[in-house]
Amino acid sequence: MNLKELAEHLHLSQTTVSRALNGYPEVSEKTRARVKQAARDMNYSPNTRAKGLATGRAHAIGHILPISASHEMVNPIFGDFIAGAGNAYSRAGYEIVISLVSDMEEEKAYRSIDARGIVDGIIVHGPKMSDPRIALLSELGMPFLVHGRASQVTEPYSWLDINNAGAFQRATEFLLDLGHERIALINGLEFMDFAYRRRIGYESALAGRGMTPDPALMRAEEMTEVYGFRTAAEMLAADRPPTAFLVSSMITAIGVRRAIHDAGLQMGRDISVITHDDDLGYLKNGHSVPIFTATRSSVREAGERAAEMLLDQIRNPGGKPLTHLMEAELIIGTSTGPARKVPQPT
Amino acid sequence: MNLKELAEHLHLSQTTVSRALNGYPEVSEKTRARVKQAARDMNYSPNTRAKGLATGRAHAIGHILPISASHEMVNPIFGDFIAGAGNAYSRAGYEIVISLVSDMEEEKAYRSIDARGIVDGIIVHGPKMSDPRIALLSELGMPFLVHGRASQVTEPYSWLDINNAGAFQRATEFLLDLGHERIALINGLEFMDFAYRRRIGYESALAGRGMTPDPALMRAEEMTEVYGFRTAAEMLAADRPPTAFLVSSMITAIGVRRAIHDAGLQMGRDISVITHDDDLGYLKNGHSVPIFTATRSSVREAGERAAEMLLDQIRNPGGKPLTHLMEAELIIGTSTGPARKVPQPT
DNA sequence: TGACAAAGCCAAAGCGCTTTGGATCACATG
DNA sequence: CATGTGATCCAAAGCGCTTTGGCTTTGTCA
Repeated sequence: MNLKELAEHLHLSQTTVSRALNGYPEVSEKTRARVKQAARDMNYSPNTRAKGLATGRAHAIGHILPISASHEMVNPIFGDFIAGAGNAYSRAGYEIVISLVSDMEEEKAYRSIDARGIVDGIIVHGPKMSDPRIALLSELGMPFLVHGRASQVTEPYSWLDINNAGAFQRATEFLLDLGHERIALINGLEFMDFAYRRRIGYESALAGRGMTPDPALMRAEEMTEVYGFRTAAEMLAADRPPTAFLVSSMITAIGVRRAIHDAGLQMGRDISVITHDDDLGYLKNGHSVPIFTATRSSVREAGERAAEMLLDQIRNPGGKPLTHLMEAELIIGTSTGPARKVPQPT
Repeated sequence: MNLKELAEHLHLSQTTVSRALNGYPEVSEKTRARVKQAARDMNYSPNTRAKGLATGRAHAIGHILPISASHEMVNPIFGDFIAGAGNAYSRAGYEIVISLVSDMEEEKAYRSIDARGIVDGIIVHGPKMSDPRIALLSELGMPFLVHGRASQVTEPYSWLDINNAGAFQRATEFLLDLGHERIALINGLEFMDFAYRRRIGYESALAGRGMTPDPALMRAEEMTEVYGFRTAAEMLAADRPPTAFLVSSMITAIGVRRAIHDAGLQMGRDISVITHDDDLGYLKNGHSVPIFTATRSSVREAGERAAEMLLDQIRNPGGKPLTHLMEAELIIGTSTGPARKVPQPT
């Protein structure tokens, strides 16, 4: 069933049927009603490709997932982000197109996506501190929005981020207030912008108390469970073990918890842990009482907001870049407590 | 840069340029080389919508994620599945289109996707035991492949599944061989086909030893961490606690482990745990030695295979439905051991 | 030399939609 | 009565590609 057939069936021209369905005023309300009813009855949906060709818009948004040859891991928060974004898109009648792009051929891939015209805009995931995609997309004139930021990029661009530095600074200060003096930072890879900012937050909290960070207590790797376990186990077995861990993801924190248990210690009493919590659907931080004290921010909500901002930009081209900073809340769980006295070498 | 411009620049017709680029034989190899070089130099990529309109193919595959109003959770394995599938698609030049569809309006959504012609085929995720989508897609004549199966659907259709019943039967037998007599099943929602099959496997292992399943030891819910914790905690506190847990997902198993620790017990010594392990990138089951004894099957590999099978079907329409059953391996970790003697009421 | 096939190229139609630039009609106005 | 004015509707062009059905040119062979 296509437009032509529908028009013939109604004894109307394609023009009129098209206008009736798309809400143009040059059509009497009577015919419009008749056309709409017929379209419903005959299960007519306009062919997206043809519509796109004619209008020049794809009615789709691209989400490009960077895949490294080294670690072919899809970010576990991606599912929740897309679920949030999907809400906004379906309200607006947009589809989601996903591309997995190896970081070796990023430029080629982005140029091709632009040339082929398969999407009207792009959400940039996983920005690095210095991310060339931002300049590239600006040059191409493709609307885009970055989930996160790129600290070293100075030109203006649209982004939605959480206050990573602020959240980790606050979390660190919270631990300091509890008397902790050796606080380990178990971070994500620090060429990733969010991880870099978290370290800055951690360091400036320490600096605020006149303390200098101890490199032995800082790690930055891919945020898996095993990484949390191994790192925490090592640190706990070291000469001057930390009394608290600040961790960049729930999954890694679960590994940290495992190491704490294996060492015969109790989390919250012997050792404190704070983690960042993306509020993932399948990995809630407890039900009534949170397991972990955490800096929490819903990535699902971020997805919905980001999508809306990008759609906004597509609707009013030529507007100023939009930016939005979400605050993370510090929620108190059972994984933190006062520092236990640890013998200090003099 | 479009075909017309490229053709003018080369002083050739659009026809010739198109044929040269698409490998048709009516073009001399000399011109073909010249055309290809120019296309590369000028960064030309054919407009996907126009190409699709002309050929009738979208060069895209749809992945439809069912979203319940009640639990708006995106399956955590989705990311890995799509990463695997993405490999196969990008080799074949296909895009991924994702739709989130509320289960209230499934039929409408699928019909519309078909009518609008945005994809050439569909992967059906999360099949229920009796899933109406299979009949619907067959009726529409849209190529599709189910990730999983639907036990109550009798017409033939294409699927790729793992041997859920076999895996859970084997895991149960392994526990029985270790002397466990009260084995709890912490399953996913059992209207989901995979969960139903896992229960069947569990029950038939018990039946094989002349045992009948105890309803007090069987749960079926959404597979979150908290669910595992709460359920295991309850069961351990009950009159006749289980000596082993058989769990449907790593994340839930992590909750079970937490409950075991909280009860002052040691996993593998006091209580055994076997989980299913989808081998997710961000949630590996240990590094050298697995944490959990597990039925393991890579969902990433499943994604790649599923995509290839669907592409096969699209290439040879009218073929027989393709099916593929992957076996899960039983890998031995540190979470299982001989049953401890538990006082049995007489 | 003429006939014929193969090789190489092209003009134009068509995919299904939107949109421009009228055409037609009824009605009111001076 | 001639003219203007909305209100409706339509024919046809155009979006960028593929593909059908030719048209030239060249080479081969009797």
